[in-house]
Amino acid sequence: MKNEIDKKIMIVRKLLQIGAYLQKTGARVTKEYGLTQQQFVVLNEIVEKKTVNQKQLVGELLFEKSNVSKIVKKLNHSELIDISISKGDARLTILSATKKGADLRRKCLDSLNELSLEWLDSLSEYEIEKSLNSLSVIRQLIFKS
Amino acid sequence: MKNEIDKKIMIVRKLLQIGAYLQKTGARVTKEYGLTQQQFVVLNEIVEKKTVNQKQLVGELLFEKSNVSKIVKKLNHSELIDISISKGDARLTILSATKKGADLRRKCLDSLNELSLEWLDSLSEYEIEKSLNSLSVIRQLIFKS
DNA sequence: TGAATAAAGTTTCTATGGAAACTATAAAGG
DNA sequence: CCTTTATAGTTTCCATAGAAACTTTATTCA
Repeated sequence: MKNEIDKKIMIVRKLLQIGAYLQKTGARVTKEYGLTQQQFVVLNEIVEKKTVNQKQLVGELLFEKSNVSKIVKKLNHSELIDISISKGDARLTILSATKKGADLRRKCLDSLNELSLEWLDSLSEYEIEKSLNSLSVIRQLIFKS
Repeated sequence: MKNEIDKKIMIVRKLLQIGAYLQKTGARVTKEYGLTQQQFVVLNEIVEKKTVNQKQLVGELLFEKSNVSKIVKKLNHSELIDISISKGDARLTILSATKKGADLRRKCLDSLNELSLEWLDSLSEYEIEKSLNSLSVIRQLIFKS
């Protein structure tokens, strides 16, 4: 019987493995919409937040600021988001989604969600609650480090 | 109260988010040993399997064969693994770890495991069992798709 | 008031990973 | 036995992401 240390290591291994698989599969879906996973996540955040700046995106998504900058540039070039300069602080860029961006994000999100439902199709309600609870606990521990 | 569909979507989202975070943080650790995450995973698999071919690695790790090929080339160049041609089938390359490779893998694995234990330091035994069980169930559903 | 420091974001450099095309070898079939 | 098809792995192309250096703007401090 494995001890506690081995079990914790096993948990992290499974999270990495499942995460990597979902990442890669999700990437194939977002690619159909001309976006990488990270680009989609950024667009999604901008849509959800209505207006946001890059520092906030870096903080919340834990992406590299150089990459966020490049993603913002590309999304703007594709006319999915608008960039304006903050009146109070010229260093800040204020980001918001265009209608085109919101529409694309909606479609992409629907496809991703469809995939999610396929994956967990036969998960019981009991297992759902259990899983959500476990993941919340784990997430809290990991992100506070 | 969220319905079942929203909850399933939430589970996948959390898995992606946690996985991405662990991936990135793990990458910083493996980088200290001159390896990317995927390179480490391949080396680890070769050490654990003693001898293996690339097709098997591709099948088990779900990595792109072009990338596995490149990783194998690099690990060989760094003298971490040996490559030989199968006597029965010249198409097959038989991979095995060198002592240097096994040692590096051991050290890197120890660092990664240390990090894993830090993350889940205060996870109770009950939560450990629950998490392991949930992740096993989810993994089985996702990988069978 | 001006110099020093900090902050927000951009650019450059480099290695990596996925997709597609390619090569050499093995298996199948007529 | 030879041609066709399949298989295992390699190479090329290209876009991306992280790290470090850089630029512009704001804040702090003497």
